[in-house]
Amino acid sequence: MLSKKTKYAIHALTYLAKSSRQTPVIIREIAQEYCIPQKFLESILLELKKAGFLGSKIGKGGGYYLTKDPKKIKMAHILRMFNGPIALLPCVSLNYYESCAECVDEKQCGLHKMALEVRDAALKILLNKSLGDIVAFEELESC
Amino acid sequence: MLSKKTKYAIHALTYLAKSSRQTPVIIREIAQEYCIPQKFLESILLELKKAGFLGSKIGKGGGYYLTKDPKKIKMAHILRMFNGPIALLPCVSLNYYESCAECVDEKQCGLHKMALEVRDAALKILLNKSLGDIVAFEELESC
DNA sequence: TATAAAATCTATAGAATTACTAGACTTTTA
DNA sequence: TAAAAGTCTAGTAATTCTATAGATTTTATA
Repeated sequence: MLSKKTKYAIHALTYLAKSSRQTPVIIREIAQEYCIPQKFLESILLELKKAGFLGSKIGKGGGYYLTKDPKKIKMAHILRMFNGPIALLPCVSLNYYESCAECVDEKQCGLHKMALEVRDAALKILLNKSLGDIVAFEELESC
Repeated sequence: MLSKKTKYAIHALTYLAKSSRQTPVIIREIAQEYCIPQKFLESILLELKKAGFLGSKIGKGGGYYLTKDPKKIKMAHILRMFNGPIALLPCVSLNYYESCAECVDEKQCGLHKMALEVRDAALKILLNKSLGDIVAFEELESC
């Protein structure tokens, strides 16, 4: 299951992507919109900034804004950042690989094979789903 | 990611499915095979028994044994028992459904839609994968 | 140039979940 | 009747997740 942190991050990104304003959006506004503890959200937005998804402007009139085209922000990337591996097992994780201590040969492990299939199926969707897709769907449906 | 408990449960089931013995298998033997804390494994096997996957024989010469055909034990079932929901969000979980507090209409939620796609893809695999498949794969490969 | 508004930084506390342990009890077999 | 096995109740330890506190820095503007 996605952690609260992950959901908060996605909500914030969605909000920023939908904001058609030219001025940056302040943390408090996003926090209030989704009932996110403000201090918690601060650290999330900072992480997103350091990862290159957001830019910020300090001081009065400041706030956060997207620096990337929402279509270029893959959901797989966001999930990995905040939720850790997409895979069910470390031994099939592309980004967080670890071998299993008890496993002699991964190629012979039935559980490994199963986890591989699940990972491939999930990844196929998550790599092709962007923040832009999420937003576009919501704006389409609300008509 | 699968919890240790889940992996322990799967290992134990796999071991029992592979055991061609006519006598029950004792906890200690399984625990040693996979370096699982014995007391922890005891509670896991008890859960599996209460869920109808295992039978047990008490007293000297006792132990645990499978009561179902491995082909009839769906991995989706085991994962849900020990690892909780397969879905990424409670609002798309078939067995652990909960609505999101912040969500006005699930049908309009882009994240909901994404989670639904991932769940369907994962479930398609996990419902069609049985303990028997896991074991068969391992016995095939080891030739 | 003082003030207010905003992000940034460091540190820590609290809550929840996961993993594991201890020990007494019951049942069965030889 | 003794040893070997599962069963039951309770609790502890470790880890991860969530949240908070407070000081600092930067910037706009009155």
